[in-house]
Parts: sequence; structure tokens; C-alpha cells
Amino acid sequence: MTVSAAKSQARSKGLETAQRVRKAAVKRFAASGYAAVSMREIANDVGVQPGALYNHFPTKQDILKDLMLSHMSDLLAAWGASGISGDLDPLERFVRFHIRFHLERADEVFISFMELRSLDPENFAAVEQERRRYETILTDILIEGISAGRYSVDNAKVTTRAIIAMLTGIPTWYREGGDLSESDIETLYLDLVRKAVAPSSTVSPKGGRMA
Amino acid sequence: MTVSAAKSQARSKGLETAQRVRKAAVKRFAASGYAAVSMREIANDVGVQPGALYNHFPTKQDILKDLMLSHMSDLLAAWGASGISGDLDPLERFVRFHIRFHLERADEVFISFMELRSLDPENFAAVEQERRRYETILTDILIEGISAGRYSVDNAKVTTRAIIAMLTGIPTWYREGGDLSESDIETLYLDLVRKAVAPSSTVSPKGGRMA
DNA sequence: CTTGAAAATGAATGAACGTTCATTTAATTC
DNA sequence: GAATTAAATGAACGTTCATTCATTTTCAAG
Repeated sequence: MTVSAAKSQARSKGLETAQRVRKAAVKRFAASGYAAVSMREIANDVGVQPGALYNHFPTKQDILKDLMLSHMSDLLAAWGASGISGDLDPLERFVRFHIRFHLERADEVFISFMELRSLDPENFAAVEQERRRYETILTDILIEGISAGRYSVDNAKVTTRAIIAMLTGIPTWYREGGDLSESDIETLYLDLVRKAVAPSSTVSPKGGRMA
Repeated sequence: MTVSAAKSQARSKGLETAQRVRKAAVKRFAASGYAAVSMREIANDVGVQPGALYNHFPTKQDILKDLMLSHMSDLLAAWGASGISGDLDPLERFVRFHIRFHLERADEVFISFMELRSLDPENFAAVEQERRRYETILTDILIEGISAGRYSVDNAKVTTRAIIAMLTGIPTWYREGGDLSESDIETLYLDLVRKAVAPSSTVSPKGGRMA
């Protein structure tokens, strides 16, 4: 630990509390929605008086902004990290990555989708920019696959949104311990996506010959 | 007009106001979310004092319940009515119907999706039941198509949810007057859906021969 | 052991909330 | 045109909201 790091982390209690605030806020915002959650409820979950929250976040809105921006940056960072073993088909990589990440962090995903409208305009713009960056990843994969003749799609942007909407809907109904494992879900959705973007004349699971 | 109808509609001012309340509430709830909208805002939109709202709806929660239940019943009724000219492929009929209805009533759809958690448990159960009925329509179409050999799908229920999520995402980004007409959207999504559920060996736009 | 700052307390702020209610307005019925 | 009644008013209810703040506690650093 460096000297400056030691200084800034000297009082670690505060950082821990801030983290507990985030955890509690995520749970509450996901369950009831930003507007329906009070600072008192969050404070109560953390085990602290309402006023103490303001030692860690200047306003309630800042808690939401913090959650959403760090979620988006986690998402983009995780995508970057997921590509180190680069031998997988990019579309498969994206679909599997998206499903895994969104099932792992269902609450954050839900908030990031539902609470866009609860953000102040400037915070909204910042989050929206990150969301577009993420969409572009899939659009680029599709465009590249189209020009290579692997996919056939009328409109890559619309298809991007269709696929992401399809995948992002999973956490709204999927529950662990049900009939289907996470791996089953990945397989099912990957199959749907592959077929949806396949060249019009042929569909086969692993890239069959075109007619 | 019958005698009894004349009696119940004698004071039509109230029904008009109730309708204006619904309109205002739909706009506000869709824009800001149920919890973030105050009765004062709705009253202001209607051009009336807050207390006057309570002549028409017993509570704020009842406004939401009214909106969501009547939306679901409109949806199911509209589906029933859409099938009178019965010569269309059922899947195409469903996709086109769903897109049209959801683009026409984007605000209501948005509310019905976003504000489920704002409903009291009993109201939630009532709405959820209707939502399931709607899902079942598509599931049945898929199952029937599978046993007829027209579609190939691993899991009809999951595929139902995937398709509905895909379609329901449209109103979140589609705006009239953009590059794409509603009819373009229908065509694009219909193509995606058709291919996604097509028999694994062959895809062709209008039901080509299987290998 | 003292110091100093971060963290938490506990009480208070004014504003906004959903809802109630006595009263007035307006329109229909007999 | 008097009686009736739905509809709207305007003020108020008690409660809860996000936020502030003087004070106290906690605890590592010197």
C-alpha cells in the first residue's frame, strides 16, 4: 500500500458504510423503484440514522447516479475482460456474456433499465451514452458478420435492439432453481439469436453451408 | 337510448372528467412513474382541485388499477377482434397485432410493464393473470405450429417470452417520423421472429420446403 | 495520551404528500 | 322554480419526505 493510499484508506469504516448504502439502495430501488424508496428505509437497512447517509452521498439522486454509472462501467469493463480468450464466435460470446452478466446482476440491470427517467437530465445523458456504447458492440458484430456473409439482417441497428431487448427480458422471469439452468437459457437464446440472424436460405446450429 | 341508460348517463360531466383523469394519469405515470406523480399534478392537468379527483376514484392506487386492468382487457379484446378475417398465418397475425397495438398505446403498455410493482398484491394478481392469458395465446400458436412441423423451437414458453420481450421493446426506441415506418418495423421483426422459430434445416420467408 | 478528523447521532427544517370535509356551484328532475 | 344531487372548491388534516446541523462518538495518527 502506498503512502497516499494509506492516507485515503486510513478510515475504512466510511468506505464500508458507503458500500452498504449501495447494496441497500440497489435492493430497495429494484424492488420498489427509486421514487418509492425513502432515505429512511435505506438508513434503516444499513443500520444507521438517516442523516448519516449524507456523510457518504450528497443526495438521494447521487446514490442513483452512482449505481447506474458504475453499473454501466462495470458492464463495459466486463465485456472487455471477457474477450481475452478470443477463439469464440463473437455473436456467441456476446449473447453468453450478456445473459450471464444480466443474470448475475439482475437488480442493477433492472434499475438501469427502469430508472432512467428518474435521473436528472445530465445524469441521464451520461448513462445513455454508455448504453449506446454497449449497443454499438453488438451492432458492430452484426455488421462485420453481414459483410463476411455469415449473417443476413435487414437492419443491424434494429436487430441489435431486438436482440438486446430479448436478452434483457430474461431476468424478469428467470428464477434460479427452476426447470432451466442458466446454461440451458444460454443455449436456448443463442439458438434463437443465431437463427434470427442467419442467412435467409439456410440455418444450421454451427454455421452450415449456404445454398 | 334506453330508460336505464338515460338514467346512468344523465350526469355525463362526471364521466367526462373521469376520462380526463385517466388520460392525464396515463401521461404522467408513463413519463415519471406512479410513485413520482402526485394527485396534485394530475388534478392540475385536468384543471381541477385535488379533492375533486376523489369524486371519481377512491384512491390514487385505484387510478393505476383502473388503467392497467382496462388496458389488459382492451388488449385481449383487440386480439379477439383482430382475428375476424382468419386467413393470415397465426404467427404473422400475432406479431403484427402486437406491434401495432403496442405502438398505438405506447404509454399504457409502458405503464403496464413498469408499474406492476406499484400495484397492491391483489391488483397485481389480477393484472398478472391477464398477462399470462396473453402470453398463452402466443405459446399456443407456437405449439400448434411445432406439431404441424412449421416451426422448430426447443421450449415454447421461453420462446414466447423471448418474442414478446423483443416486440415489447420496440416502443422504447421507435419514434414516428424516423427512418422507419411502422410497416417497416413489422416487416423487420416478423422476419426475425419467423427465422428464429423456423425448422433448423431451412429458413425461407413464406414457408419453403424442408430438407 | 492527546489530537483531529471522519462518522454517526438525534432532533429539527420546510415542503410535499394522499386524503378528508364542510361548503358552494351547477345542472337535472319533478 | 323548488328539490335533489353530482361535481368542484378551498382549506385543512396528519404524515412522510429529503435534507440540515449542532453535537457526540469513534478511532487511527502523532
